[in-house]
Amino acid sequence: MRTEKISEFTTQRLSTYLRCLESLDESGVETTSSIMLAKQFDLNSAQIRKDLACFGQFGVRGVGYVVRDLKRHIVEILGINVVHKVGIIGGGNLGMALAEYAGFRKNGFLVVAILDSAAAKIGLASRSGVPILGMNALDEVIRSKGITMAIIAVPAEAGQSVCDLLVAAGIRAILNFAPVRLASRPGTKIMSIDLSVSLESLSYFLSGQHSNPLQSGENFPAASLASD
Amino acid sequence: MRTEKISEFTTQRLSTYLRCLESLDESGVETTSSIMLAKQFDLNSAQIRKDLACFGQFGVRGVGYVVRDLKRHIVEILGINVVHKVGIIGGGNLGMALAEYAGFRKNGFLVVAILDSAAAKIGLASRSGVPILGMNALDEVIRSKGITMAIIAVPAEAGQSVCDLLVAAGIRAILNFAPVRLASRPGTKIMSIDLSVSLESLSYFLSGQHSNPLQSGENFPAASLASD
DNA sequence: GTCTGTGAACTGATTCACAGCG
DNA sequence: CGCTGTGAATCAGTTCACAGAC
Repeated sequence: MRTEKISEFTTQRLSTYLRCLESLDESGVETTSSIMLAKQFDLNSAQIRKDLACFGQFGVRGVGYVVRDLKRHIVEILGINVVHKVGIIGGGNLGMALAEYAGFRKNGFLVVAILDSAAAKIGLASRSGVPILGMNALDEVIRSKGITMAIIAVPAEAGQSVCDLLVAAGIRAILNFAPVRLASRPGTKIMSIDLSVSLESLSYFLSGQHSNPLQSGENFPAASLASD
Repeated sequence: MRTEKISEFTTQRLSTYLRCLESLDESGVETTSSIMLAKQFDLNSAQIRKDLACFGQFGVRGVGYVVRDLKRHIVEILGINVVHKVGIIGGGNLGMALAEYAGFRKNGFLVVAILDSAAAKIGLASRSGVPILGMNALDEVIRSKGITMAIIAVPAEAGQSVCDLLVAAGIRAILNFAPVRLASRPGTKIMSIDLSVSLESLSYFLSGQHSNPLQSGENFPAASLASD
């Protein structure tokens, strides 16, 4: 087991392995192997063994991994054995859609509040009943609701100031959809997903200027990065 | 100018440089430098020069880059000097929110249709008037509307089959929000954004198991990856 | 035999450092 | 001078290949 720094590539892959293990478990499969998992994601099997080796020795030589055990280990590594309370900042189209995103609930993330600065929205709620609260109550809401993670879904101009408020309120994990590069304090982790950047990058590959005219397959992880 | 294969890291950075150049241009700034841009994103200035050098020599030694010229060059490199027609597959919360996302329109991406398999939704439209059409009309809609890029916003189970349909209909650039690993034909580019993977990865850094207890700053690009 | 765990080799991305031009 | 463009050096992430456990 290595205590070295773990890369974001590794944590993202762990999350995808977990999803696969869950589906195997549901199908009643009891053991699997790095080779079998690798085939699913077309990844090298050594990659998977290395990723897991960062956290311990979970396998049995000559056999592979016990699905249920490995699943439990990854859940613990990722810290999703506890429910995380999530606050969404910005009650626009994107923020409201994310509040309703079913995938979160399934995976132990619970959206408990939407915060918005528009007086007209305050007091309303999302379809499933997540309340829209005022930005001025930010500190109080984070404390009283036990929010530990935030999703920023505000326009670019507001991104940095919202981020600063969140950090000041003690939030240490932020998923940012605002199309700005956010600067943050040490001790806070920010991941950014920039929809325009993604589309523009796709556009490049469409424009066919790149030497290799044929692109395909799918590589790996998902979503951005932020650390230090 | 190198014709070598360009990495997705580079294309995503180009997109962020572009955004910065646009704001510089609006502020009336006429020239900039790799050092100045690097400061904005805390990146190494050589990184920026290397990224640009892949496509030509756009700078002036001793001076830097002419904002307006560089902007124009990057727009052309990314192929966003033409408007891309985008189809969104899946008229759920996320699909509808993306159809309204203002950031796309600003950057030359035009959402022209939402496709859904639920009969009840067909014939409706998004708030801004993007029509919801039936999945069975997929081929026809893609052809008649001139759609070249698709965004998949369907549940995991439907992801792969939707992807196959899109590829068969001639779509070569896909932004995938379905939480599955999509396999695709050569010649098609898929980028995946997996919200649960992002949150779970954040959760890991929150759980504080990693050796370096203090994380901060923000690294770089945005969103996932898929190629070959 | 099979499959894990892991050092060694490799590949690719980032950073350094400097020659060369305005 | 200052800043670009770029080879050379470094660093990080991936793959290879094999010893060791079952």
